[in-house]
Amino acid sequence: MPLKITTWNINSVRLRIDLVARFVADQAPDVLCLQETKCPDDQFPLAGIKAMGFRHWAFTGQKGYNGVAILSRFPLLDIARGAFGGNDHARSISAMLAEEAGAAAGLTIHNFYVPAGGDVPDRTLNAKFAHKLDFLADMTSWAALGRARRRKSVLVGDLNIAPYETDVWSHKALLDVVSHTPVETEGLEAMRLAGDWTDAVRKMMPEPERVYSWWSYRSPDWSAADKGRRLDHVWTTADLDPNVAAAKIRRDVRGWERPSDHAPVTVTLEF
DNA sequence: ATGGTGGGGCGCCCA
Repeated sequence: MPLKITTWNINSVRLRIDLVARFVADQAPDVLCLQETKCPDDQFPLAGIKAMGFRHWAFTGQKGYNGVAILSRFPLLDIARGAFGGNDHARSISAMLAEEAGAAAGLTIHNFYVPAGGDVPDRTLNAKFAHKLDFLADMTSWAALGRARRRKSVLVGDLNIAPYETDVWSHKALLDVVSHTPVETEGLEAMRLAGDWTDAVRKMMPEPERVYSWWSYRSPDWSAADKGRRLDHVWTTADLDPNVAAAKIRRDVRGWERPSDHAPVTVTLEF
């Protein structure tokens, strides 16, 4: 039994509900994790979500900024909103697939939207960068604390860090650019190792292949310039390593009309 | 070195 999990920074779920529907019709994910929904909970576009075939969901949002959602074809249990980074931003949510998911029952999904971090990569000069590093430190403590007992879990989201040299169009050019500075890339790798997570996308698309999931809106010809970064990730606990069957980044979706600046990233687990 | 383009929701913050 295949289980497809997609992560996608949608940059307003209300504005792009039709793009979500088009993607779901194409790709048929079993679980769709969204970030930057920019939508208070009482305004979440559930009619559209139901029309796509999702009957189960967990979301936490706020007005104007942030917001994360898990949309699922299977019932969800143990829904929990995270508290990372020392404020009440709606940036993480988790849930577990119920018994209706068959062989995938008990699979736990953690969906994160890590702060972008502003422009200046110095925590003493830029509170947004400090918040990003604090958020990452909290995630690292959480990852380490749960490591021994955590099983059958998937960590997804817009982590706003491109960790490896071939996760960006130019490693040298981006060493001082927020998203690829050493304190971030080393911090993300430390968090991954603290939780013994496997980078499932890189497992299927190993370095040195260049792999991106985000291209700036500010690039007039984003595809030809191809100055991308891999900011969106799917990680799995080590017990799922044999189950990771495929990974796909739908770069073409970045080229749809009025797109998000992020492409959807899908990992298929085979049970 | 700079400014470039989007979204939310209405002057400006955030990506």
